[in-house]
Amino acid sequence: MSAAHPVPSTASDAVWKALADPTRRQLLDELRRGPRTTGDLCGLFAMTRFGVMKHLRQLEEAGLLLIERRGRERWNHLNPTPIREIYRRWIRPFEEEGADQLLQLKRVAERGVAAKPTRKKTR
Amino acid sequence: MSAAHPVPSTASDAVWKALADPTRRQLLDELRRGPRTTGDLCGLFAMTRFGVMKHLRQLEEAGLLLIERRGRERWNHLNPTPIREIYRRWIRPFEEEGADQLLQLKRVAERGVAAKPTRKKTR
DNA sequence: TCAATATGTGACTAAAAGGTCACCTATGAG
DNA sequence: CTCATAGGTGACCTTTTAGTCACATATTGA
Repeated sequence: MSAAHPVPSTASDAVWKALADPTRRQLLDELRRGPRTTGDLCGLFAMTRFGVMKHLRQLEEAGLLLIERRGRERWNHLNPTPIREIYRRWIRPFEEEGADQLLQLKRVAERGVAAKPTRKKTR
Repeated sequence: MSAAHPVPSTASDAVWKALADPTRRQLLDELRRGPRTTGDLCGLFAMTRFGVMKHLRQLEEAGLLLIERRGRERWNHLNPTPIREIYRRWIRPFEEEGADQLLQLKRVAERGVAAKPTRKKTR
């Protein structure tokens, strides 16, 4: 696909995908409290070890994990940088521009009518 | 599943899922500049009208869209509130606690060794 | 050495998601 | 009314993703 209007597919796509799953968000929440071994993390979920490991791999590929090997153990460390990146480049802009938009929305919700924008070519 | 450790499945799950797709993020980016009709939005992508409409529906179900009907047109308005909610309840905490964690990570990356945490039961 | 522990890989199944198509409804202009 | 236009729905196909299982490797302690 992606002929005339290719989908960007930036490097942060993997981060968004990683954050989309509740299990992975829970993993990040746990790692926010400190580093954990893979085995520790497996004990937190109702799925098998392999399922958790698959999630960990996706987090790692998204750059959200730094991994430290100690003998036969693997300590997983959270890397918050990609999340900050997403915030700076995507979420914060929504915070900034929201003020007057919210007023418009209030009108839409209350009266079913907003400011009337001029129409473009509809194709 | 979800036997011993049920996955939360909060109301914001739909928002995360909605944000996971690059096409939907692009739609939100466009709507951030102002309200658009469904037809307008369809012209921005290389997919058919139906594909775009499916994405719009998912955005709506996640609460990210407010819809205003004007005759036979539908004006889609961005509702930034759910994104702010996600920021406040999930992303901002990562910003706050990150400082010392980042120091630890530097050690991990540079020397391959971090502070040695005490081990728990591995199961 | 030997066995228990901790982790890793590849193939496989089932469900969900992205996308298209055929078809339908409603509105506005003449 | 009539017809072109904007929007909407459901079935359908294809790809991706979540999760499991069988099997394999590496490390530690006795």
